Formats: sequence, C-alpha cells, structure tokens
Amino acid sequence: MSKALERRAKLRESLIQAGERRIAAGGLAGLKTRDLARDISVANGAVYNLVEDMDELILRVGSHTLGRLDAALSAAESDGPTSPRETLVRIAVAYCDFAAENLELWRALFEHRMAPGKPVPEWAISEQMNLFRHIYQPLAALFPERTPLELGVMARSLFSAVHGMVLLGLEQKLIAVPIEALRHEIATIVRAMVDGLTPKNG
Amino acid sequence: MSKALERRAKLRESLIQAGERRIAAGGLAGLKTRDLARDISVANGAVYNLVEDMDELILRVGSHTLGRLDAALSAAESDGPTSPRETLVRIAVAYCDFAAENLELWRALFEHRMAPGKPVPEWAISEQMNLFRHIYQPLAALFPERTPLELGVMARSLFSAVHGMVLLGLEQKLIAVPIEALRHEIATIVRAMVDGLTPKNG
DNA sequence: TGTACATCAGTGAACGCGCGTTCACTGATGTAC
DNA sequence: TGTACATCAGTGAACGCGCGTTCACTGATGTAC
Repeated sequence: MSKALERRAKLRESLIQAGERRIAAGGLAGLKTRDLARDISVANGAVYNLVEDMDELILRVGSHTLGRLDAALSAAESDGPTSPRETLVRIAVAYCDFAAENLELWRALFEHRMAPGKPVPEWAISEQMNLFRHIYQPLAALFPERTPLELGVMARSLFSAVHGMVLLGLEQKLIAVPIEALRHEIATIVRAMVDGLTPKNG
Repeated sequence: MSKALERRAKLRESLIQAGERRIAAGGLAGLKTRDLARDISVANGAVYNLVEDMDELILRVGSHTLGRLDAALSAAESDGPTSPRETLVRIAVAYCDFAAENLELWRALFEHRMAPGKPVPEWAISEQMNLFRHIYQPLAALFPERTPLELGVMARSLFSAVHGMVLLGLEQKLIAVPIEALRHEIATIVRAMVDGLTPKNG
C-alpha cells in the first residue's frame, strides 16, 4: 500500500504544480480541470481522487505562492540598511517586484472566491495573516510608544496603500506604469507615510 | 417614426437602469441578459436592439456610476476648510464613502474586462481620467513648484494608495473594517502622505 | 378614405460553447487461504 | 507457490447547469398611391 500512497502523493504534487503553471500562464480564468488532467497524464475524473475540488487546488497553489512571497520579503528585510524606515521601503518594493514577476499567481491570491457558502479554511487565513509580521516588526521598532493594536492598524493601512499602488500600477487597463517608475513611486510614498506618521520633535 | 424612436430611447434607458439595479444587488456576476429582459418586460433578443452587447451595457452603467462619483467628490471639495491638505482628506474620505454606499457598482468599475480583443472605448477612458482633477488641483496648490508631470505621478500614487485602503478595507475576505475606522485610517494616511511629501523648511 | 405593401421592433426557441463534477465500469495490485 | 477474491485508483462518457447571442418569424405601424 505504501507504494500506492507514494504514487498518489507524487501525482498530487504534480497536479498542484500543473495548476501553478496554468494560473501563471492564463490566470485563474484559464484554469480548467481537463487541462490539468492532461498535464499530468490522467483522466478527467482522476483529478477528484487527488483533490476535493477546484477550490482546494487553488488554495494549495495560493499557499505555495504565499510561501514564496514570504521568502522574498524575508530576503528583502536583511538586504540593506537596518533602519526600520528603509527596511519598510525595501519590503514594499520587494512586494512590488514579487507581484510583477508573479503577476497572475499574485492576482489569483486576491481574485479567488470560494464557492458560495464555503468559508476560507483557517489555515489559509492564518498563512495570510502571518505575512503581516514583515510590516509589523519594523513599525514596532519605529514607533515603540504605540500599542499593538495601533501598530496593527498602521500595518494594515501601509500594506493596503502599497497593495493599491502595485495593483493599479501593474494594471494594463489604463496606463501600465513602467516597473522602475512604480518602484520609485512606492519608495517615495512609503517614506512619506513613515515620515508623516512620525511625530515631529524640535 | 419619432414615436418609435422615443419609445426605443426610453426602453434603452430602462435597460440601463435595470442593469444598474442588478449590478448593485448581485455584482457583475449577477448580471444576466434574461433577467434584464424580464425587468423591462421585453423578450430575450430585444435587448440586442437596445445595446450592442453586454460590454456596452456595463460601460453605460459604469459611466453613470462615474458621474455620481464625480458629483460626490465635487461636493466634498467645497464642504469644509479650503486648505488643499484638508480638501484632499475630504476627497479621499468621500471616495471611501461612495465605495461603501455603492459597493457593487464601484467594484464593477474595476472588475469589468472587455471581451478579448475589444479595447475599452475612448470615451470611457477619458471619463475615468477626468476624475483625477479632483486630486490634481489640490496637489497643484500644495506643491506649486512641481511640474505637471510630477503632480500627475503624485496624484496617481495618492489615488492608488487610497483605493487600496478602501478595497481591502471593504473586503469581506479577511476582516472587514468598520467604516468609521476605515475613514479615520484613510484620513490619517492621507495627512501623513501629504506631510511626508512636503519638504521641511526651518 | 381605403388598399397593398414595406419596414422593422419585438419574439422566444434554439444554437453554441464552456466546464465542474459524477458515476458505472475496468483492470491492476495486493491479500487471504 | 497458486488460486479466488477484494479493493480502489483510474477511466472517460455523460450529466447538469448556465448563459450570451443569433435568427427565422410575426405583427404592428406607417407609407405610397
């Protein structure tokens, strides 16, 4: 039986990788069970031996994407001056770069909606929450007098603002901004927000 | 013939209103031609006498939404202290309020994609662009030494950042933020950005 | 005013396509004796 | 070691649903004479 389980686990892994490739190539809308089955050389129905349904598949791919994003942000943290202000700038720019390099996978993170009635599983939510530490920690160092609650609000605001800039900046709908310009705009705005939030003394 | 044309125009207007109601109630995903036809007491196929296709219908509804947003922002401009800084804050908060009160219609503005190959018509793009003046003008007053290009970049950054805060703040996916808290966070961040972008003298 | 005809908005059934999911069946693998 | 049987991954056709769009047809309106 262990051989069968092993095969099953490998096949499942292939399926998730195929899903990742398909989303990267054609977005969430381009993800079809029949394509996936063909990709891993298996019949249509076999997909449902490996995964509960499409929602689960998409969440698994999302989990992998979040893992890579986490790694990218961690790398950015220690890649330069250790001042919290500049660390926040690097993290924001790293977020922008990650989104640009993984455009469709990154979009899928936000576009995906569960089938009506099914809640997002707990583990998926906490994976997302977990990423906030990259913002929270520099903010805590920068504003030691703020409460955890206040810091949480600041972290969310900062993230949302940067997210919005990346989202619209990479949008082709209006004018897509050249990535280098976008990185610069983000750095400017993050510095402005940090400075503007810092009480002036003197 | 003028009576027929008149009837046609009225029916067309009803169709667009029906579309607006349907989107407001169920989002873009809840918009079905058959429902619309029933709403205006007309057969399925008649919809296509009134409108080229669904894309056009959605763009017309979007146009109306943008018009109302424009009015809301105009009202906010003159509704308080005339300092450009506080005007920007009011506009950002008004944007938040409008999105909250017209959630699905506002989302439709950003979610809608034309059928593959069809470009967004020119008039729809310029309607969107036109709204930027609400941000551009206070910024120009605040930073008279900046070039129009620089101001344009600032306006876009500011808008994107506020848009991101509203987008994630109103999202039910994670924790929907209470609207009052969101307004406050937005005001804080806009002030911080403006202050942070202002060169310190003295 | 009356008749024949043209136009075209309006009809609603059907087309065409897409696609997630199910299910009766098969055949390979492994187990029991 | 050999045989009968059980299990279950894997198959792929079919189900079920949804939905934008088209099209042959109808019937009301208006025009020409």
